[in-house]
Amino acid sequence: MSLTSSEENYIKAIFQLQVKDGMVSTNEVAAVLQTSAASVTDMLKKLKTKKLLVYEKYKGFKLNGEGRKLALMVLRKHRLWETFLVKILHFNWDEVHEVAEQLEHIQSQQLIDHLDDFLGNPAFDPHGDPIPDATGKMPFQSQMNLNKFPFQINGEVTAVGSQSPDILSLLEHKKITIGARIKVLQRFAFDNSFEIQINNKEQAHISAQLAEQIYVKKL
Amino acid sequence: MSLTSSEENYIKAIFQLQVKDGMVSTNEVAAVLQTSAASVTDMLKKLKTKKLLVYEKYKGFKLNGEGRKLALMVLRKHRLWETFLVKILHFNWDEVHEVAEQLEHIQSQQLIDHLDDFLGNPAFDPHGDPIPDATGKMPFQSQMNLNKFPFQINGEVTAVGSQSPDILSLLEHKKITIGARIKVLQRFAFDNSFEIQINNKEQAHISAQLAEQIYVKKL
DNA sequence: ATCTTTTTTTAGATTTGTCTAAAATAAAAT
DNA sequence: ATTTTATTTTAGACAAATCTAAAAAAAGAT
Ligand SMILES: [Mn+2]
Ligand SMILES: [Mn+2]
Ligand SMILES: [Mn+2]
Ligand SMILES: [Mn+2]
Repeated sequence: MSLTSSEENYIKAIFQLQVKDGMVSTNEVAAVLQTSAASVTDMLKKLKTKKLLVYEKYKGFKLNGEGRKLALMVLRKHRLWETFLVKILHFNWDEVHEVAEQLEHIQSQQLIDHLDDFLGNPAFDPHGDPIPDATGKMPFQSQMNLNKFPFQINGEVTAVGSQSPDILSLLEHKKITIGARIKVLQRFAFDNSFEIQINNKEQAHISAQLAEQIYVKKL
Repeated sequence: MSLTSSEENYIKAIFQLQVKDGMVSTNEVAAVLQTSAASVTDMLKKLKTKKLLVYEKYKGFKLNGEGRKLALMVLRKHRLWETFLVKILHFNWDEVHEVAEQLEHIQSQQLIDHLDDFLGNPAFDPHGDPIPDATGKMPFQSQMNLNKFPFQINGEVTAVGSQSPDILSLLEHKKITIGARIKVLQRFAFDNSFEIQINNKEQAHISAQLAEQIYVKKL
């Protein structure tokens, strides 16, 4: 079963939406891929024909086992390439997403196997997201959203929910990186913003919107 | 000026044909790209509109300055990726062509610059072909075809004319590699075949057809 | 010089992926 | 329960890249 670049982009988007929401809607996918709802419907028919998802019109849809397996392979490629770009070619973590979006579509099992070995079979990408292994298994990470992280407990930043340059440059400005130490000092009910301490030094004020994108684990 | 993958494949093929033959014909390009003559004509119109080549119908064609510059950049990407695959990911030299054929189309100036630096700005790819630098300049190599190489002179294999797996596996069988020492012992007028010595040890008999694909420089 | 063959171009069709506008359905509001 | 709004699907069009078959032009042969 080989997929076009376009098909790969769709199943990856659907996979990431269904992890959060269960069932996925046409408009959600259109928003993520920045395309029209009509184009999404076209692709849904095609992917249904290829037996990669469960779909009845007007009822929503989700990937089946085969679809999930293929989506995990695209995610694997994407995250391995991101790791390569940052670790080996010294890109900044906010510069890699667009290029990985292209590289993930290169068709060569040998390439991705060798790349994985060369990188030392990394478990997480530069944004802290888990990299599926060759069988599609994801390493477990006991991370939780910063919004739900308890007060006055030492945590470590493990992942960032979005890779938009806007968010990443804000995080860089606040010196919040993957691996940074973090402690929630105070929460403001008015706007659900937080005061946090970073690396036992700087303090920063985090909007609810931003906190939603930051994942943390207890130390 | 950005090109589609297809356009890049065409200008690269045309460039390599015009280096040998001067003017290029529709059928030559069709043969190299394994497509129909009609498809080549379609693309010629498109590339003419984009002002990348000189073309009048039925009269043949060749790239202009801008076309050559872009072709060199595709060649640069292709050969840098091949170098990466062999040197870093430990592919064999006869396994890289197809993957590089895909990787050469990744659009990112930063990527190719960083890759070049990471590889140490290599001058030649695993097949001995020169890699254009960032300005499009090719390193000079005083190589000549094995057919024209003088007798009893020590030479070194510098390049192979084709990357077809058929040729490369034959070369591997005869232990002819890039960098191998070579000496022409005898030539047979009947079929223009050669007896040669490799690395001052093994002898091998080389058909005219094969010799045409082997490039050598004097030591 | 005319005929034949080869090469090249045109004409028209197909596939993939996309779009806009309109129609159908579902969800929300009154 | 209607009406209104939002979502989703369909219909029809378009651009890119390809193909086959036919026509046109050039090259080669007699
Ligand atoms: Mn992509
Ligand atoms: Mn990532
Ligand atoms: Mn290519
Ligand atoms: Mn090469």
